[in-house]
Amino acid sequence: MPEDNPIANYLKRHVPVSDEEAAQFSAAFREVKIRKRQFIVQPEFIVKNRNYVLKGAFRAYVVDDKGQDSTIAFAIEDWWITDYNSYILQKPATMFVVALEDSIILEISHEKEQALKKANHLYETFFRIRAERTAAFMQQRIISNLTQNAEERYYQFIEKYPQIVQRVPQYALASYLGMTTEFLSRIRNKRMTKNS
Amino acid sequence: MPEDNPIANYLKRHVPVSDEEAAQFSAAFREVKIRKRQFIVQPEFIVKNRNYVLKGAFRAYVVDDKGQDSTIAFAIEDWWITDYNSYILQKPATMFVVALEDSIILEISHEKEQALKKANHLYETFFRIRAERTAAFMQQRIISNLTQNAEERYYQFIEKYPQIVQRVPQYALASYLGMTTEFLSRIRNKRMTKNS
DNA sequence: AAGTAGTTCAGGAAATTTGGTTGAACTGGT
DNA sequence: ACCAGTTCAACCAAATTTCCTGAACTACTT
Repeated sequence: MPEDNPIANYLKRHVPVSDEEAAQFSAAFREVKIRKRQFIVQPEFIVKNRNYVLKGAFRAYVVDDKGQDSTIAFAIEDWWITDYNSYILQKPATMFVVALEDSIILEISHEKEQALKKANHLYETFFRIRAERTAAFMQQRIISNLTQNAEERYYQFIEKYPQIVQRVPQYALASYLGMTTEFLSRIRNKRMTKNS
Repeated sequence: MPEDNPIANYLKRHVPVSDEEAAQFSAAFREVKIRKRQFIVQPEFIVKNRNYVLKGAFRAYVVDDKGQDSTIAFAIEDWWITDYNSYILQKPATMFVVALEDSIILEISHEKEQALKKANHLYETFFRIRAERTAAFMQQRIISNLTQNAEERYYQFIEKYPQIVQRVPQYALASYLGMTTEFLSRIRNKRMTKNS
């Protein structure tokens, strides 16, 4: 029977755990409400948590020397988000992670995660699977950035993640896809600049 | 002669320091521009700085379990603001501090503050005075909350801080004074609910 | 030299959010 | 039954954000 414990369910979808193991796992998480525009990760601070999005939407981005920001990741319901570089290596973050809507996350601290992994090999397996998926996902993105042009990247994105397109502002999507908002606007409206 | 170094001046107004001491003190501060709606303190993050407002306006507030927010403090030019509980004890903040306008602050880090206090007894005295004033101020506020009704608190506030009333949104003032925005709106418009 | 893919800048329209007001019904204490 | 104050919902104006568009520009190909 599918319980209404999202984290336990998530775990069960990936590793063969008992109900008790799933319950123990989910007990390590804390539910936190995050208001729109609130940051859950900021540069300079060491990231304490890995976050599962229960409700809402987030954007992870970096800001370069001249104020230009690049979106690193989005996350909506049932996705995970944090600055993994900071979280995993426990060093200061370089990214911002901000709520795009009023949201609810389930967060697990780095210490608790370590404890879980030590306690039960299946949890270790789970996090390994997560990491592998994340890596695979990122590799796909790198490839797409190298091989596709702006318009192709956009159409691939709306096909793969239609739910996200509807929920994030266009400037965020543009900066995720590596183009200007103006150019994205033009792609959408199919009317490319031309000298009449 | 009054210099145009606001922090050095501030210090001199409170402890008998030489020009060199004042200069050394002010050198520990860093000027930072903050945009309207930007947070300088967020829950969970350990507060690194004590902030002197050079220009602009800030609001410190907490949000309780059921989304209700209470304003803890305001700060405008020549005031200080931070989450002192987090700053002093170096533990995670529970408050937000947000810019109500585009602003400029002078921030000093916790480490630099420690170094200053160690280096010169007068700096220690200065921070002691600051803390005492803050405590006295808070006590007044507690008393006023216990003994006055909403309307009295409002009129006392506009008398004591007319500059602030003009610059902060009404919902922020209401939540500072411990009443709903609707009720404050009614006090202002003198037209209390009445059954005709 | 001309086309392609994309950027920058600026103005403006459209959509959303914010801040404030008001009426009406309600609560808890006296 | 009254007082001080809250809650809820609707509403409005103003401010802000988001998006769109034109025009001029850059850098690479061909």
